[in-house]
Amino acid sequence: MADVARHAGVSAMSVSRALKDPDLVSPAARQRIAAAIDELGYVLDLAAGSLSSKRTGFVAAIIPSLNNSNFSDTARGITDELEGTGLQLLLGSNDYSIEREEELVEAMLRRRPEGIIVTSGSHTKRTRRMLEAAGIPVVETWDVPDAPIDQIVGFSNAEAMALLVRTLAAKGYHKFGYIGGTTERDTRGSQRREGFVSALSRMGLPSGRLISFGVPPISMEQGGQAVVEMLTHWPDTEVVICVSDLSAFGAIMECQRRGMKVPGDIAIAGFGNYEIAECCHPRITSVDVDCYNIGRQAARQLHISIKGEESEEVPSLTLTQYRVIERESA
Amino acid sequence: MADVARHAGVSAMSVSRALKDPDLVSPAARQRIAAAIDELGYVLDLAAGSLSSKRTGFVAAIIPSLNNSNFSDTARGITDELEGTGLQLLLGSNDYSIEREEELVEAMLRRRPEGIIVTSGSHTKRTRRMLEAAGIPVVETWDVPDAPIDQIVGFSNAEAMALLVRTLAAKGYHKFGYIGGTTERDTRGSQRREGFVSALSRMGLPSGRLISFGVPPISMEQGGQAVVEMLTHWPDTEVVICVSDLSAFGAIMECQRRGMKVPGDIAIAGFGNYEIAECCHPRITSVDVDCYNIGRQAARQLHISIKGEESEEVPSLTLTQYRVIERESA
DNA sequence: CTTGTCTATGTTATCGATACCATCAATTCA
DNA sequence: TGAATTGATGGTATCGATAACATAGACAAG
Repeated sequence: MADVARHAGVSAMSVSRALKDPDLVSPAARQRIAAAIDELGYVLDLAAGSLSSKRTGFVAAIIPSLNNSNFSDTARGITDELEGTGLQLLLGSNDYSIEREEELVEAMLRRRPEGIIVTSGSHTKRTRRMLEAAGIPVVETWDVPDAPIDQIVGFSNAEAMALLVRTLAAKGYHKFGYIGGTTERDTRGSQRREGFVSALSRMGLPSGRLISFGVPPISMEQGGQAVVEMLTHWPDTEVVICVSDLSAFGAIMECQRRGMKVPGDIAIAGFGNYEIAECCHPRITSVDVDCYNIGRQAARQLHISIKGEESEEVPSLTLTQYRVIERESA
Repeated sequence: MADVARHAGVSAMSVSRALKDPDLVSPAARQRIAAAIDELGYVLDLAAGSLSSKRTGFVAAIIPSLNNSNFSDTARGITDELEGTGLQLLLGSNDYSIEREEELVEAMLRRRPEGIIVTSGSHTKRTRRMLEAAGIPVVETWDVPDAPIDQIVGFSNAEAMALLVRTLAAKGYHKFGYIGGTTERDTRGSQRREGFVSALSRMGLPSGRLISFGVPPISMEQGGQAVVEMLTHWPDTEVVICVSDLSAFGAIMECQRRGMKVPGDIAIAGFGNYEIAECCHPRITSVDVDCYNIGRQAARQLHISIKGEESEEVPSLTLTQYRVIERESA
């Protein structure tokens, strides 16, 4: 920056101003500075800038998996909302592992984000402590934890699943099956399973047939294998609910491969309203959970908290919408 | 850090050493320092560290889209390869826009990455200039550009597509259709289309029927719409190749919805060997392109270049493998 | 003509860690 | 036994920007 300043015949301070608040610099100087920057190929060094200004200009977010359109939609929501705020997104994925999450949180906090968005669910003790001690706003998303760290933007996965069960029961289904495990790896999946079980019992329906298969998140392929297991154990199952549309899709395809009609011989529903649910044949009955807006809202709250204006208060709990989308598969 | 040092009764320098090279500090001091860090909840500030050490400890990567398992597999490959090297990944996605790419590159370079991985294809002039001037290793992936910036890890999308055409021609197909546009947004898609056209002409087959539909990348849904258009214009088409498995899947489902048999009435093939290709019914004939290893190899080369040891030379062009996977759909 | 205000600009101290060099004690070797 | 080596530790300058304050000139108001 000193070089640029010399070239333009001004002080370094003016260069700094020209870059971050051009109005403070006279047009003539501004132009000379721009020319010098261009000639020297100068690129501002944010590390130095943030050391002195105490503002790093980015927020961190951690999602379970990149390769899952639900979560990448949330990431897109965050990015879009941050556009124009002067904040950038540092994105990490933890492959559904809370140990990996701990490493990521530490690595990110070392770079001093101004806020952080994590996917709700269980965290290691150390992760919690680090987040609480960081002194920055924290938003947990995608679920409603019992003991929140700071802010929450999410919905009850259990209730959303219960709504799906009620909707299907109203269509006359009686014998329910469920595909998807219980595990710390995928707390949202576990909550859905709990919601499934308790909804059936509340409604006085025969208790569900539960299949866990493979390590969550369950893939398409595993959805197919699981439905085979389901049909072997309980051939009279009328409707199978899967923890996500991806496994539901795998299950449907496997049934078709075996010559079974969906929903004629067996009905299958999913969760998440992925693109595939709308597009496959038969189209999959699912629960839409507004992933994109979870991201937008989380980022909006974070941004407000960071600006720290008294006038704007941020709710500690924001519930997002979900709804059942009935299609042909169930 | 000064606080920690005081607590532990050592100098700041020893704390710094205890964190980055513990062997240089006596076990007793190390333990006192660890205790002090824990008690104070101290987290190292990398911004300050990298200002003084000139090492930021991260590399940047830009992919076209998060929500595409091909590219997120590449990102996973990068992350895995970087594990244990002391380098972190800063990931960005540009939604297939080269303007957005320019912004991202600038924002990332301001944070001084030690290397950068971009998805090959067209870049804005300014992006090129910035990358060339950055003085760090640059790896372009996923394609083989005519005028590389620095290193390349990729394959010829045109040749890969030509291989698919030849494979299908060998199975007796004659009248080929292609779904997927030409555009700067998705240069890899454009290359595939060129490969398709030139392969047909080289083999003396009737020239292909080309459909562009929507803005690339083409979604599942748009694949379905495009195949309808194809069948309206050229009802005698025998086999349709889609720019990716996602549009191929949409096309297959749409055909089934209309009561057509795939591959009985029409054959359909895709590209990319996404999970869905293996899992849907019928399974989709596709081209596997080893996305994960593109990421690993790119990160490996970057890491070697960054270490800068004389003994290890990095190839400026690394071609990755691809192969046609024949399944039921074509 | 003086005082006050505003704009454009420069000077200095500082952010928090680390590179580099210096020091000192303990150990090894000739 | 003295010199050389090794290991642990500390002091100081420094990385590159920016906050905070200072200054100088232009202009308006009284």
